[in-house]
Amino acid sequence: MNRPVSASGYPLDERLPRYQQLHDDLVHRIATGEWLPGEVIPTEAQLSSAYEVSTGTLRKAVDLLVAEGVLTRSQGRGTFVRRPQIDASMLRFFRFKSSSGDPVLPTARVLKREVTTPDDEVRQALQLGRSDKVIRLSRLRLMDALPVLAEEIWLPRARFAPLAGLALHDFEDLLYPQYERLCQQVVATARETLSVRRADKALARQLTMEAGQPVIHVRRVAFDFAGKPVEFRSTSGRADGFQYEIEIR
Amino acid sequence: MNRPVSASGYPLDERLPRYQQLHDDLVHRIATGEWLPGEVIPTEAQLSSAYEVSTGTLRKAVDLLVAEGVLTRSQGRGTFVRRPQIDASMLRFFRFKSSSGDPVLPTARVLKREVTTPDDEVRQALQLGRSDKVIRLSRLRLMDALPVLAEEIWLPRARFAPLAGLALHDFEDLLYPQYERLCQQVVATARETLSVRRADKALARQLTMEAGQPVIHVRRVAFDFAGKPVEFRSTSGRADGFQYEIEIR
DNA sequence: CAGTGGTCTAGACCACGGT
DNA sequence: CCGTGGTCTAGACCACTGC
Repeated sequence: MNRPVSASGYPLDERLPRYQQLHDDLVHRIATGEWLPGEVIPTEAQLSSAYEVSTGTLRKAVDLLVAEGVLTRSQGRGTFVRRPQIDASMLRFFRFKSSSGDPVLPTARVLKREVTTPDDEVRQALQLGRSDKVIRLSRLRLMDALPVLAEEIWLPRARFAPLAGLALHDFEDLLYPQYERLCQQVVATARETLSVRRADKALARQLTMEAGQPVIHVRRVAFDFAGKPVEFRSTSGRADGFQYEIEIR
Repeated sequence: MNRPVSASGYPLDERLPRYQQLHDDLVHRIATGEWLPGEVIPTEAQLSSAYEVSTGTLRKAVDLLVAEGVLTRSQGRGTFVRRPQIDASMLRFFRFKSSSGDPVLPTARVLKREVTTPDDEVRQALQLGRSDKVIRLSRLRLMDALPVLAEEIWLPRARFAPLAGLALHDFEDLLYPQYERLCQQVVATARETLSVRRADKALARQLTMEAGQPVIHVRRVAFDFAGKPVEFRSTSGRADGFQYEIEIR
């Protein structure tokens, strides 16, 4: 048999395995917002009959998406679009402990916002044209009222217009849920590059440290489900708070 | 049906799914050296009939092992025990470029070797008793004859006795293949913790840098297929050569 | 209780590698 | 050419969730 495997009209490569075509079609349906993060998708029985494949083949496609972190399964309840938790990912690099000792999310304060033309690095990372504008945020993240991270954030104005008029004190501790609510922009994945830099005077003042001391710098490009870049972010934190654990094979 | 699923006499938890029992039994057979790294394991047909499960169930167990990096499959050839390449993993953290520009493995030189009693941190990491001795190596890794990494390595003497008598210039650039050849010790996985430190005088001299400047420190505990710790390693490199990229979801 | 995902079967045919 | 893993089917029964 050789039937098309698209429920969304999205063009698929017929030479690919069926489970791969299913995977791609499901990604497309998530990327276009047919199922939003947190929602259940149709049952395995419904999907396999709609796509005219066996349950085993459908399972393989869903297995792939679960492995990629796009879906989660819950026996007896259903399969859900996962809501990524990338915003809090700095916790992976820095051990923030509150005065009580247990790990807590730092609070955030937006210090500055402007609409400008980005430099080459940001423009390329966000795949913008020469004339496209960005919203730039300067943001400080604090633990027990002490500054621990300094962030610069660039957002394409075309996608994030509602943020250009938002009062600075209405920006929340976690921005990504706010992106989703106010701008319908969902961050699905991100690529981060770590390096060690030295604090210049301005950064040292922000982080209440000496200029010239080492800081960990994280350069992040965040992407939506369709793989399009959504946000460029530059974060710096004191190197003495840095600790990262990794398992390798 | 309810048949036992062990081809190795290894005790298995019958309440677990069959594919999980298969997975555990296969891990055990690899851990005991029944199939060595690089070797091909029996075909799917042979294994599924030996274990009295369907090919689908066996495939799921093998899929797990492939995802864990223990096995690799090659269509038309067979399924192989993967030879882990952990020794070269520092390439993930430091961008070593030779004078020609392309990335190259640094060379290595063992500066010192002694048999001693380890401190608490090493003893706990290697799960040794109070009276157990270790072989300690001090090692420098060089790129174009320039030192880039300084390493301290601790090995349980009981497992690595042949290295206690090896001439220092006979230690090779990559130690793990040598562990396997001379001591029958295979490193399968490792856990690494990164942090930023300051170079003390001795380290600064080794790495030809100024004391007090930042270095990236990597603490590694390496494990065999059975999950037993095999090696403790402490590596330091100049922070300005550090760059690490990570994809998050 | 009904409905969900989780596990498992006993095959089939295909694509690739090496002879 | 044969043997390998790769894909796929059309079911079955189980374990868990929530009404």
